[in-house]
Amino acid sequence: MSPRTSRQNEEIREEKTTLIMDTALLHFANEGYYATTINHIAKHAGISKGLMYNYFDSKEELLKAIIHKSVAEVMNYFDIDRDGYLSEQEFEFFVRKINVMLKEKRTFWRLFFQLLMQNEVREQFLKSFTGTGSPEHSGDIPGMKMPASRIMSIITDYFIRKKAIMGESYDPYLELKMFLITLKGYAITSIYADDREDEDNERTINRIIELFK
Amino acid sequence: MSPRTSRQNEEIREEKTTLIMDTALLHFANEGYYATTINHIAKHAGISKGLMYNYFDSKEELLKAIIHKSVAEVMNYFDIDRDGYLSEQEFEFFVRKINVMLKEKRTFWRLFFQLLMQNEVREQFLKSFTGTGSPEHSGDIPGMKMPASRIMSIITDYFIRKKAIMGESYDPYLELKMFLITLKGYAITSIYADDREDEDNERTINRIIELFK
Amino acid sequence: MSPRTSRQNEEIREEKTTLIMDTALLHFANEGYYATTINHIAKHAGISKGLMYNYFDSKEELLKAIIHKSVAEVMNYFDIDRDGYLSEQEFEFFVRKINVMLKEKRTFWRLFFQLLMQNEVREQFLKSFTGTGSPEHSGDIPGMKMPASRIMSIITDYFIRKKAIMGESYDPYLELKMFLITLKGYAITSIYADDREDEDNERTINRIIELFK
Amino acid sequence: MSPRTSRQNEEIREEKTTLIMDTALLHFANEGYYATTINHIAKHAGISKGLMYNYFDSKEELLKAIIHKSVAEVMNYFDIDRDGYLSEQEFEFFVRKINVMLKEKRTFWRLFFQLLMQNEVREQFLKSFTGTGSPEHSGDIPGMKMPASRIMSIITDYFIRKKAIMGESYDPYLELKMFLITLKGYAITSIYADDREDEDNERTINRIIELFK
DNA sequence: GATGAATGAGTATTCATTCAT
DNA sequence: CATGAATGAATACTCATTCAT
Repeated sequence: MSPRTSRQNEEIREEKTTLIMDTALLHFANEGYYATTINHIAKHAGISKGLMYNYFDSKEELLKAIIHKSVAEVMNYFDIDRDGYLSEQEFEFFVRKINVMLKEKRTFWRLFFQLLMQNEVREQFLKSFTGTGSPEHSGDIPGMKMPASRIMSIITDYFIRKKAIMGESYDPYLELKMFLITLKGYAITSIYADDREDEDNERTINRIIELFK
Repeated sequence: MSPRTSRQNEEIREEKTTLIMDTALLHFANEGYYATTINHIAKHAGISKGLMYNYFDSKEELLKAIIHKSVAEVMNYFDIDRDGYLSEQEFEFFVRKINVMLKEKRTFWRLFFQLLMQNEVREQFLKSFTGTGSPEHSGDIPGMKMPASRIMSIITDYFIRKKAIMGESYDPYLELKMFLITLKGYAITSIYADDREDEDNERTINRIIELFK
Repeated sequence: MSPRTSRQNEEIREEKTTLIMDTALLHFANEGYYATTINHIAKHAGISKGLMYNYFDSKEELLKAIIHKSVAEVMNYFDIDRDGYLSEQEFEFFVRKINVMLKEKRTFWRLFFQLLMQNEVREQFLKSFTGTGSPEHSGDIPGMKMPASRIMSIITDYFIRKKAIMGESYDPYLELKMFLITLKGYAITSIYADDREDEDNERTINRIIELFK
Repeated sequence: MSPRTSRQNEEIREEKTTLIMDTALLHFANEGYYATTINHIAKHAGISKGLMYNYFDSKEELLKAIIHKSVAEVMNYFDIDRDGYLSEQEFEFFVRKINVMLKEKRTFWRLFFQLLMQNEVREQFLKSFTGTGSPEHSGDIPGMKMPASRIMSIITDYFIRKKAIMGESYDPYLELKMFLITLKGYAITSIYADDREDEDNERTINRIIELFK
């Protein structure tokens, strides 16, 4: 009889927001952002079109919210130790983490690469990921443990330190680039692969670690 | 003012077809297939909307034609010797060819990866590339010197042969996979990179050859 | 915590009804009826959307209620003596009353003229004001001291009587029309003017009285 | 067989533009801007919705175009002699011109007053009329013989000059204000009046001239 | 072959209104 | 009495496609 408590409403909002974002992410990722209509999302989420607009101002805002949230989640996979020093063991751990993250956030990564392939969104997107944008739209995402730029810096240090061990002929920046290229290649391969190739991926990851550790 | 001969008409058709496809490719690649309107293409090509429909049945057919043609062109980069045997020297040559091809067909590759990131087009696309589709839409593209599947088979042979040299511990299929991953990673890195990074790319290519030759 | 008495409920209803109507009037008048959303009103009134529908059946009913109430209030400014005879002094008083009323009910008058400018509402509106409509939507507004038609009739008489003084050349109906035109013009000028022009308005009113008394 | 000449296309565009603007003006004026849907306009103009968007970027742009054009047309009624001096005879002529203009552009004036009654559009509108806006959106409308501000200035001069004749007690600014008020009142009265009241209007205009000449 | 005016199905978005709590 | 989540009909707008010239 009495109206819902604001606590209850908060829960409903939370739940619906998640539902809408998850449904949208799934379809954006698989059918493409443009090819996915609001109608489609609403139908699959089991809600009305109007409700979506109660939670998100526009289709684009919905996309941004999804990216924002996913980026934050993805970043939280990397909780490398705070001293900024990456040991060999931690490096291996880091690469394995990426593999786990690619599998678990596979849908998001499909969307990510899809958007990355369109100039329009490309730049703005990279900013929000690496945190080099304007203060307003900074990459400082609430709840994100570590910005991408910080991670990059730690990895770079790792390769530079390796030079001491590997000798003069070792080019840390080239190796870093090779490492990143390999990771990208692995990423777009694995996020579109069948699940049964899992075992295969395991061996690939081992080889990557072997090559760059 | 005699009417055009059919010869002249043929030339006009050829010329206009190319103009439209080139313009469309440019904008599809940079702004995205969905974001590019027929109007936009026509305006930039300096022709009327109607004319486009004289040459292509629909926007999708235009896309298909572009892909078809580009795939054929890309394939013609690889004129590996006909005996199907790939020597070490030829392997190196092959990798360098890929680099050249990525640079020269950069626009197409942007479009290629863009489409690849959308499930909708993904499968159909891969078929036309590898030639495992239906007879109608087969990968047999007129004028294509060598289908992708043939190339893949030759490369696979190359890695298998290497096992004899490298010993038991060498896993040719894993190495093949690593090679493909690295190429993909290199591809999406280089097609979006600034032109001035060219020198950098050269060294990366050298390192790739070093790793997999 | 005993339940509210019906007396208390009545007070709440009264209070909320007024709050909603006042808020709505303000925004209808300033931003326009169509441009003002129920959400907007509710937010500014500090209540929920649902509550509005507890008191008014629809947005249109809310508008009607506002008009009804405002018309009644406006009419009560005119408590010209009951004998229906308007002396010169009373005429002057009447015009000054109008000026006061325009200032005090400025918001309503903005809404009034806004609606008047749209045919859709025009006719129905005029009826409710002058009381020439159907019995249901008659101009008989409860609590209204004097219908507009009665006022008009008294004013008309005033001008007709002036003919005796002014001579044959005096056309009472023309003068009446001029008087009404001037009032209208003054009204739409003053309700949109800055407050600081008050003094200016005073002199204008004096001149109007001078012209038509 | 051959495509339309650009001359022919120009004619078609001109014709359709006019058709759309006229139809829209009619419905905007009578049913109100918000209450008039694009669908409604298209249906009454006998064209498709899409075509409207070929000529106007949006509903609002259509409105602006209508206002722009109408303001220019209205201003061209006033071609007071170029020396900026208004004789008594010219003053009379000017007032009669206004009457003609109100009758002939009645539909526009209904729209004009409708928009004027909404704060939102009010200010921007006044600017475009009086030419006191920013340089970009100035009131300088191509083809307009005389800006409103110029007319106002000439009228003001007229009243100031009258002081010499009428003596010290004559307040030119008050009289100017009274004149403007009367015109406004006459305008909103006549543009909503039945056509048969024409004769009546004639006498009203005569009286206005008599009062202010 | 070439043009661009015209169409209409489809899409994002708004907002009054309902209703479970 | 009071709330605000939820609905869906209506609306502005887009864009591939057609077709008369």
